Amino acid sequence: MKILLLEDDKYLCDNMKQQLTKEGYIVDACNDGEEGFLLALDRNNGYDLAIIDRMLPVIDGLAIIKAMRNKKMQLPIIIITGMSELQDKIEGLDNGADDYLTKPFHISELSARIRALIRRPAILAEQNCLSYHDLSLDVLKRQLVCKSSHLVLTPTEFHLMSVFLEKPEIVLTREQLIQKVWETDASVESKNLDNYIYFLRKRIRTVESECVLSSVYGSGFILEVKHDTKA
Amino acid sequence: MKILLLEDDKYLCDNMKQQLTKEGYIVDACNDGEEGFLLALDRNNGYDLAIIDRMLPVIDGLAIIKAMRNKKMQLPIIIITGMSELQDKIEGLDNGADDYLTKPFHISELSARIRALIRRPAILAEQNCLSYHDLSLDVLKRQLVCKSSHLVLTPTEFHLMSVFLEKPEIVLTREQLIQKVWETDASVESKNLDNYIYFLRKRIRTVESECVLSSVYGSGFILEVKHDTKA
DNA sequence: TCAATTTGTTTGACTTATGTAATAAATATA
DNA sequence: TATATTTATTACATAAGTCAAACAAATTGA
Repeated sequence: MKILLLEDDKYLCDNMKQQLTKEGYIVDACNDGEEGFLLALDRNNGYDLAIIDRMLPVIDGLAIIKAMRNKKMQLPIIIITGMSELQDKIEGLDNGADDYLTKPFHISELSARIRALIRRPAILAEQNCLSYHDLSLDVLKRQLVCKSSHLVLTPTEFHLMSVFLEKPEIVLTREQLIQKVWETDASVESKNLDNYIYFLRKRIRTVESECVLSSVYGSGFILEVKHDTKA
Repeated sequence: MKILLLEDDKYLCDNMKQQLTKEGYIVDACNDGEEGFLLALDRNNGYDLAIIDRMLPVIDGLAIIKAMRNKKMQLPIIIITGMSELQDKIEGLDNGADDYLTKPFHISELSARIRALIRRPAILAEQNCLSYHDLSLDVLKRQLVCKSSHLVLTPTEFHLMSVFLEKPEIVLTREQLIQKVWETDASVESKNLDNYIYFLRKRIRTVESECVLSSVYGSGFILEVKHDTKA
């Protein structure tokens, strides 16, 4: 995990860098706004998170954040600052920062907030997967994953599976499913859906998941955890 | 946007609900841990964010958060609490909360933090897209989008495009690209890569993007914004 | 400038995915 | 239990995607 640290107070900066390094992060620290600006905007640096002081020499911290968001850089950003004015917090958060810490703060609170922020994109973006119970769908590789099994789905299978994984434990009607997967215009026979339901069930069986695509007679289909159906 | 609010102080709870409703959110409020637990874990409610008091009657707020994360519910969660003990903050954040606010807090700070949290999954998960400059890739529909144009890619085109969009403005070697798209084992001819580069360029032209897949002679390819190449 | 190398484009054989139909099984209701 | 309706399974023709070959164009360095 690589962190960019922009803080003009050299003593505090060194202190933070030392602590974060001790926790296993790779830290690029910088005391100057202009240099920090260049570091922040160069994608080759590949930062996973940025900690930026609101007040920096030459270039304002907030301006750096705005520029990063403008270039659609999506990494989490924490602002730290001496100012605790409410308006500053709101301005910072509304301009693209994900968290706001007021000095003085305890380094272990900063650590916990870093972990919280890094965890989130790790689930949502980096792995880029939809998951429910023991099933997950790697959207970039189009793979259905369960434990150690993995299986490449065809495009239509994938799309249908993703619809179920976005709304697990909820009954989806034939209309909703056809709408989502085949779009409005396509005049797809409803029978074709049964076909793909059948294919997906085979896939789910193959990866030995505990999930099932149950049919709800007269209503539609639902993705749920297998449960005993003893009479 | 639908928010779940679990807060046992009825006065504060009503106050918050009123404010958030005024800001356009749909708010389900609840003063009881047991009822809140059921609300939080029912996916049918479709909450986009949860605000949970650390101390709730019957069931602890932290226990609810743990249960939600255990069921792989990925919505952002803010803990609010009267306790400002450092250890409590760290415990809350490390158990799945995304933010931590200590009472008393100003409602407009809560609002700003809500906006910051809702913005993030909106970029990363809900839309489920990779983007750079004017290009974006809808990973569920396998569509390349630019302004109002959109275009369905074939699986291999899609996979290759996603590799470029994950590392824009960075030169990727032929080896890296083949590795990523065709996996290690596949003995794909390097020429086939040129093939797909060619296809993607046509696609990018079709959606009239300002981006190009430039070749870097002897090195590889790079996704970047078109720039004049006047001599 | 020339030759060697790398990259761009077109084409066609081959493989895979899709949608429909036909038939079997299961479910709900009278 | 009988019957209509819904869902499951199998099979197959058509459509689409993939890969590699062959050749054209561009780039680099001698």
